[in-house]
Amino acid sequence: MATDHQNHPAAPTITEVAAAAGVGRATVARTLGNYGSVSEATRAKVMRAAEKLGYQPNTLARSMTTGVTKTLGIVLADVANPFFSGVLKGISETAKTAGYDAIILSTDEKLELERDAIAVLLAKQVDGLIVASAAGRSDDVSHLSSAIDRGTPVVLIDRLVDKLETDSVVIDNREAARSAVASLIHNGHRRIAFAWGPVTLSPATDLKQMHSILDEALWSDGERLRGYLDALEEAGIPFDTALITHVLKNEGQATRAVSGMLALADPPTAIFTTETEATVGALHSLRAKNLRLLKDVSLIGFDDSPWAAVMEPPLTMIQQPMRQMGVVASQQLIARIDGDTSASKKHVLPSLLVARSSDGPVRAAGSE
Amino acid sequence: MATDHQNHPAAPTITEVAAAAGVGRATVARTLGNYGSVSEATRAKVMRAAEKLGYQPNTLARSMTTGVTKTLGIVLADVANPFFSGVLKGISETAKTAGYDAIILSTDEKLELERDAIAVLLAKQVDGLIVASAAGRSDDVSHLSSAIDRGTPVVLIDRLVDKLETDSVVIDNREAARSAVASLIHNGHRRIAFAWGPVTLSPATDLKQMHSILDEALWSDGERLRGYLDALEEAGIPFDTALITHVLKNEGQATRAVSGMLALADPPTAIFTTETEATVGALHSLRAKNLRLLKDVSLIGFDDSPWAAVMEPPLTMIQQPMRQMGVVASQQLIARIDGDTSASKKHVLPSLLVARSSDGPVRAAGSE
DNA sequence: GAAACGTGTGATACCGGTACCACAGTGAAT
DNA sequence: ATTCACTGTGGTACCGGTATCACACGTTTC
Repeated sequence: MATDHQNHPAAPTITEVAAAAGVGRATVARTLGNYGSVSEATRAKVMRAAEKLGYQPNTLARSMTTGVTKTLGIVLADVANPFFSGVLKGISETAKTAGYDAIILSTDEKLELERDAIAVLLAKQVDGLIVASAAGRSDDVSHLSSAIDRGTPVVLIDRLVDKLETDSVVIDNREAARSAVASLIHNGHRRIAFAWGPVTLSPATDLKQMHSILDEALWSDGERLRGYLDALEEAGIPFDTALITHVLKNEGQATRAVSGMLALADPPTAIFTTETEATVGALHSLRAKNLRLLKDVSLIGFDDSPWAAVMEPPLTMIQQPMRQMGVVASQQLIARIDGDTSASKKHVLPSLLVARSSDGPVRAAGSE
Repeated sequence: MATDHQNHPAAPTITEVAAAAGVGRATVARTLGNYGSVSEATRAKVMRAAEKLGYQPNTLARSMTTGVTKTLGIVLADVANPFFSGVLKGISETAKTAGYDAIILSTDEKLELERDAIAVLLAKQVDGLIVASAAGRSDDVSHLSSAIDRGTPVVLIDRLVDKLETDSVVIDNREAARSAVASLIHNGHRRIAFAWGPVTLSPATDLKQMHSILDEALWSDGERLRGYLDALEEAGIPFDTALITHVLKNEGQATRAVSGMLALADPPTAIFTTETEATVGALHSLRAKNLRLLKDVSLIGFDDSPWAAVMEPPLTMIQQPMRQMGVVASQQLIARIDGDTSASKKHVLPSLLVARSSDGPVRAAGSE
């Protein structure tokens, strides 16, 4: 055994406890497992022996026979992303109180890693899965559907997967984005930049093409772009592909993309960001161009953070109920594990536009 | 079986594959496990059968016999804290490439939850543990020492535990804090607030008492306070207990504590924060009091974040190599699992004072 | 006093793999 | 022709629990 290079005392098993207590294995199992009938005398003997030997159950062995691991598999795009770590907090808390543990795997937005992660989790015999999938509309999601077929319930979070008939927890991304952009428009903005999440898209030349590209987007980001287009359409503002950052994989690129837009002959007067990284990137561009928030450019973005309130000016942000999403997702999952066979539910939680001071009326151009 | 409410086809086992391929179980195991010798012909037969049945190994069963789970147990104070989620990223990546999975448990800084977490992980037979312990100097750490005794290697991260002779990965918190505070002093500051991490301390009336209280602090925070005291001492600045926030459990309290100090007759001209939450809290206080960074109060804090660079003015921060800490910790742990029995190592990684613009010369008082 | 019942207990099969061992079959060496 | 070595294969014990079953013993019932 690899870990046994030092001659450590092997962990005591139920057999050792039985020997020490002078009873049979089954009796020990009944005592420690609190089932069947055991006389007070032997119960005490067993307890004492277990105590003395420092007996710790081996849950692997237990799971072998019971077929239950009391473990949830969590597959997220990026644990370091504040949104996901917020969700994670909700999941961990709920799981713990229900007696479950969570195994968390990060996919870095790569479908291939997601497949690996699911396979690992299934091999570990998790009782259920919560996944924020990186699968686009046309991707093969057999790794998820086969898990469901095998009887392992799956709850999707943040990202929906069209072809999958299973429970999900999301916010109304489209409407949240639409109303945020609409409020910018209401303030007179007509040139509004859309700073994308951590996804690569091929550039669109027109609105129609944009819509077809949208079908390939990750669910939440795609919906947010739809909401943006909705708001534009409502106000009769023409779609301009130059105001959409298509390629945006990290903060550095977000900065470059937004800088490019600000250098346009007809630059945006407002920026809408779909993600924390994009927000920070946009802020970097503004700083580099010596442009001030509110005075020169308005900004509204997705995913409120504690620091957003202490920016100068404080940032208007769309707040997702991250913790709550985690709670609902794990509750739903555990209900399924416990045998709930009702039709699959789509939980749509409310988001909140936290109005602060980074957005306002558009200023006269060329005031500098 | 709980998950079997629907009559799902049971996952195929090695026995089914053997039957389908018309060979013995052992032969299948050899083929799929890539060991021993198998003829090309039978190998092909087995592979075909496994493929057709959609065979997936059960790692629980495997671990039963091998005694190895290829799983790392990670115990952190708070997954949502950017520092820990950064560390986590390093751990996940390293673990994955080495063929390990990670089970992450969060303790919310509570020693009791830490004990539970370790017990769960040990029951799950993890091959090793990485833990940021919530144990103070006088706390019982038998949950950790018994793990080590049982032959499960433990690597401590961020927080050291005095009594424990095991590997660790930290930065030189004392020196990092000392030099940061020294640079504030160099700029003429003599009234420097110290905004504590998420820990409760009983208030100290004098320096001596402060030192004894320090002995009970969580390791990293305690070292940071030591560094602060070092810098004060070097410069011959008297210690003032009113400038140390003793009770600080969440952002709201950080805000209140700093606000209290700013309302002092002789308020601080600079603030040193040991944690992201404390930094944001201090920023809130400043904003509430209508005080501006740099102009009115200087600030240096622990744990750089992407948004710190886009604040107005950009924040001077101490950057910890979070990802790198995770990488080193998991590499060290895996080395132990692989049988490295050399003396335990303390890895001290370099931190970096990222000088931006939130600190500068002290201004003349009463300039308003 | 025999039958019926109930409680406490231990044997033992089993979960799904791994690993050791025995054995058959082949070809080379003596 | 016999021994020896080697390869491919299957049988099976085992990991540490759980769960079923049979049995022994004492008590109640007829």
